[in-house]
Amino acid sequence: MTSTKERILNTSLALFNREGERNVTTNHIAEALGISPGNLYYHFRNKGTIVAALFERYSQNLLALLEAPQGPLTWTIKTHYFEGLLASMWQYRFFHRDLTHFLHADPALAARYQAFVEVVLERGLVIYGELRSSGIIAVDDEQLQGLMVNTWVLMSSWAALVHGLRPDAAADEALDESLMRHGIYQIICLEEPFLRGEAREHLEEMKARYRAVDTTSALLLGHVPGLDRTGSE
Amino acid sequence: MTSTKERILNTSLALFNREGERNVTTNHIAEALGISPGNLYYHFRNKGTIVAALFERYSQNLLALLEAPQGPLTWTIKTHYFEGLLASMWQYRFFHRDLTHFLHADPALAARYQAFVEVVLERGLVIYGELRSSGIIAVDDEQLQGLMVNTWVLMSSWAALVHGLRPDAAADEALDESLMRHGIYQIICLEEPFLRGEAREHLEEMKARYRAVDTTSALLLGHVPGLDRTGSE
DNA sequence: TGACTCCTAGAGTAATTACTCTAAAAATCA
DNA sequence: TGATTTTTAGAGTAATTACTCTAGGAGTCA
Repeated sequence: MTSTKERILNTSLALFNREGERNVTTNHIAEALGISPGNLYYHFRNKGTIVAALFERYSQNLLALLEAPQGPLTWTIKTHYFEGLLASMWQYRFFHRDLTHFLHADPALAARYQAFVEVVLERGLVIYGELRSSGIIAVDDEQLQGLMVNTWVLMSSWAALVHGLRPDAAADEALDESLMRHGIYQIICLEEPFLRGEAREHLEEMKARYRAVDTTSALLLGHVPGLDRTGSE
Repeated sequence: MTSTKERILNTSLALFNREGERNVTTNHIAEALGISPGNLYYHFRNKGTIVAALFERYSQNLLALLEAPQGPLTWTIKTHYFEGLLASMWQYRFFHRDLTHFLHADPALAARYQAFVEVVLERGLVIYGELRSSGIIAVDDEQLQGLMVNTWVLMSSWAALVHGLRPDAAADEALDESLMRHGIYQIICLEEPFLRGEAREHLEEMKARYRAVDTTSALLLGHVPGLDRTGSE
């Protein structure tokens, strides 16, 4: 039996992801839960604290994943690992979508977020470093940093990007899944030129695994059948 | 003498970029211009049409740049070219920042945006294709597409990303400039492994050109001096 | 001068929305 | 059981904000 506080967070998250935080009012959240606004405000001082609490869950979630001991690291394992990361980020996708507004509205949150990103990048560098030590990727330090930053850009923007191009996706779970896989595929594209040894062998297999298989997810390149541009000028 | 309509667009753009569209009210725009709200609504039916008009300017701007005939394409020229693109996008950075909300609120705009991205990607593929024909980059078709998508992700997300990590940047023109150069640098990192011939020769020179030179723009990796994390829990 | 159109002012409104307040149910504890 | 604390309801409010409406200036053309 989850507490009211938890239930508020869960519904808020669902609504935020689906509608965008801006379009979800506190009254709306309360209504969706079947509780009163007053009750909601008993548990959360204001809307911002809900967002902040969700960020806390998100960042803890992600950092925990990043801290997890890896054992010997292969590229295949690493890619599955990234899949988990992206899935976590996808769960809280509203956050990166409206990020700028949240940070603008709450300086304390901005500071937390900054620190969070720093840790993520540090930890990411360690992981890529291990891949390099294992001879799986061949990069110099500079390339490693460039790769890391680009990976983070991709991961943190992917959900928003997808949502911008396929607003309908929010409604369709299967589509979500497929679009997330495309995200992984793009990360593989990022790394591909640096891959060596074991990774090179598995490259095609992995690409095939994450490539947009069904026509529905040809989102960015390729013209999606059955989704003609609606509306016009 | 610019018309009132133009002036409204210009001030709106400036305010949107600085404060975020969500934090800029129509009254606020009118006040900044020294005109009455009524006057503003004489020229624009509602706030959304201002955003839509700005998108029109933005997309025309970018598409014009993309259509411009190139002549023989070298990697150096192409990079300067991308610098121009990114500068244009930077000018209208509020748009990609609050993109999801705009598209959610205005389906017609969403359709326009979708078509816009398609053209951008097509044209981008042509450019990369020319680079390949000239022997400047060595990629197969699949890699080309992957590269293109990643370039677009980077370009369209960079402003928002930077803004999230350095909210103060909006106030500082010199910093803006420096952060934008970092964006180009990241694109170079994206392309680096594929570069051949002329491009390889100029690689270090170009990297040095766009690398974060001053300490202030070590934004993502590297700990910014003089910008200690403010606030905490 | 007068008529007509374009532009502007600014007070005002309707609706939204984050948030408050009081009081009562429910749970906990003596 | 009664006392105390936690949780809930729900009506209500203050503030914001996108937008309207009327009336009047300013330019243009006869």
